[in-house]
Amino acid sequence: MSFYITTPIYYVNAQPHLGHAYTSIVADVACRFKRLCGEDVRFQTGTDEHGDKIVEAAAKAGDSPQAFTDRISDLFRQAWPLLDVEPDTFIRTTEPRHISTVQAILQQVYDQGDIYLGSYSGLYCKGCERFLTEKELIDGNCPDHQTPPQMISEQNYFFRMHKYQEWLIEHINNHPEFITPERYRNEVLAFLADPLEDLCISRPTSRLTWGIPLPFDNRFVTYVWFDALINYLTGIGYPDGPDFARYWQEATHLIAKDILKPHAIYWPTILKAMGLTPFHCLHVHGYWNVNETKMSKSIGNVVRPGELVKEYGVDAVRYFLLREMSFGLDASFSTESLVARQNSDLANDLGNLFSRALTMLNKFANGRVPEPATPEAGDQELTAAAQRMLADYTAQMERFSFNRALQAVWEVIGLANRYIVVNAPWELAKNPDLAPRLATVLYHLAETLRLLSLVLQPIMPATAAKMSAALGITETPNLVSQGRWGLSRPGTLLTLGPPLFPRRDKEGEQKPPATVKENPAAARAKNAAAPTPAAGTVEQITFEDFKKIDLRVAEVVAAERVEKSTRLLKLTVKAPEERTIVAGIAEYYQPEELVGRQVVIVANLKPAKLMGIASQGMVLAAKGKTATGETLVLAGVSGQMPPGSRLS
RNA sequence: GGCGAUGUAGCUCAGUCGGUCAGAGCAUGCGGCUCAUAUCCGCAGUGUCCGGGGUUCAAAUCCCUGCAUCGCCA
Repeated sequence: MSFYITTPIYYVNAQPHLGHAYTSIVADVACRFKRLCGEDVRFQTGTDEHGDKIVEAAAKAGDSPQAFTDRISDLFRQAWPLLDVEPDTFIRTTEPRHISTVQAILQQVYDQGDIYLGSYSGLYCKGCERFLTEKELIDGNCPDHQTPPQMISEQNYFFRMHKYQEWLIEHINNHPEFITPERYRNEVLAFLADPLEDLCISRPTSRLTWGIPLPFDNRFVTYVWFDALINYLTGIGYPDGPDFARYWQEATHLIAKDILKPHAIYWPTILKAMGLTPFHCLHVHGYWNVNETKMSKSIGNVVRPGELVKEYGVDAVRYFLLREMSFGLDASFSTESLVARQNSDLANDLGNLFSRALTMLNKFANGRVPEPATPEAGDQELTAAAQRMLADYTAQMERFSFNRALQAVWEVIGLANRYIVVNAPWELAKNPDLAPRLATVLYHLAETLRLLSLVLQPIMPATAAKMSAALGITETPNLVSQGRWGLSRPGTLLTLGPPLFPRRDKEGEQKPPATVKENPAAARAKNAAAPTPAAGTVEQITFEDFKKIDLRVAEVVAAERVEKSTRLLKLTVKAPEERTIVAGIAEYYQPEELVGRQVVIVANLKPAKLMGIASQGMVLAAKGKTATGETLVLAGVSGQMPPGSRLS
């Protein structure tokens, strides 16, 4: 069997973050799992590099688009080894092999009449160089340029997506595995219940040049999806490379839910138009919320995978991400829960099981796998549980239910820890008559560890390698040939190593002071002596608490009144990225006097909607009574600072 | 506005066909062990299963309705 798994190609207008890392790790885990099962696997990732956003970002960075994309693409390429993610191919949409394939496909679909020249009319803002929707307008003006957009009509090429709608509905209905989890399949079917519009696939070169020229009309370049999606074909040598025939049938696409529509609707219809069989299946996962909030550049809570790995170790991060998210649903990331998982699941349960078992094999069996005698009921229970785990694990891994697969593994870890307590090898060791019994118990532990190292290999390759090395295993891991009870060879030499996972202090928890403990009475007396807070002040917080608040200097670039509100102003500030903040200061400040002014904002405040406007942070101001009455003054810093400077 | 999902212990969540379904892990408390990374094992709790109504001998589960959160669409 062959298996071909892809991540989306990541858009290079931003650096790799946790979301990218999760998708790539899942793909890597699936890939390693299939390899462990002996399958012929291909794993592809890459970068998507065309489009006006890239041109803009490059200009901002003072680079040419090519130099810029080279640089950012490299950041992605270099991010994966840190996570032990090992793709077979890394494709870029600016590569010649991709460009020529896209053009050949465009020509083919055009020749057969499924691409036509049509016109699109809409509200176009010259300043933004893009079409705006009615919803974006404010008082009929472009929100960024305060000028009315023009109704213009633009010619473009369209793909006859509508033609394949009925076929697609049928295909989804007939192939339950085509889109999973089911909720996303239902979402797609719901969307397809209404007629599809044809897909606009071009942009005139007057507006965009950083793209692949249409082979049949050089006044246009192709736009986004007809370029990006095709990477899944070009990476495996479409149309006539041997790998294409070998892998395409088994193509598994992995995406986050934000790009469901292009993958579940555009892509299969494009493939159908090309005369290819659709990919095999599409797995859709949810988002990681960070500290209960959506991860977003503007909030500044973007998690960098590299930093995470440096701090916690690659295997702990991989384990956490797979264990904590129910595939398909959103999940919460926090370093607190990562540390909790590392301590309880990895250090206490797995790591400690491994240490104690190996130490005992070392002490009581001369550091070799012992020869077991006839197993007793308790031994057989452990054996049966391990076998059940193998079956359960395999089934759940196949379904991308990684959290459940790991739960199945951890049940055996728990059982093995109980098995040790019940059988108390240290007691058996005291009585030479019980040597055969001791050998049997230790053999069962060695064998359980061997199977654990096998099933953990896809998720934590480094840890699994440490485990199997300690167990004296030299073969390449293979679930089919080695995933059975009883293959540990008596006499195999074992090597005791350092603990698999360190325990970590809880985040933000102060270590107890090294001083002599105060007696409780003294402590009470001391508390009583502490100055009581004056009326009107608030509870004291620790420095750790304070550090959670991201205070920054922000420069107001635009300000306007919020309609129907006497107190609210909508501010656009630079901090250093632009964000919108709604502030209740309209009674004290005119919008005009704010522009250009520097204020202090809370940059990591959970976003809130005020009068329908999403506010990403809050502006700080002092409010109080003066001789002239209630007044309010904005907080600032006492000199000009670069927008985004942190206050601490 | 339309459609859909979710709501269960302090936290994260499981709960299939209506009938040992009041559950797991974490956190907390108590006890035990000493092979082990202050680890492990045992015991102990705490619940308006979001609110309200209905169907049924029986509802966390099915139906209606309200609320909250989220998603998709417009």
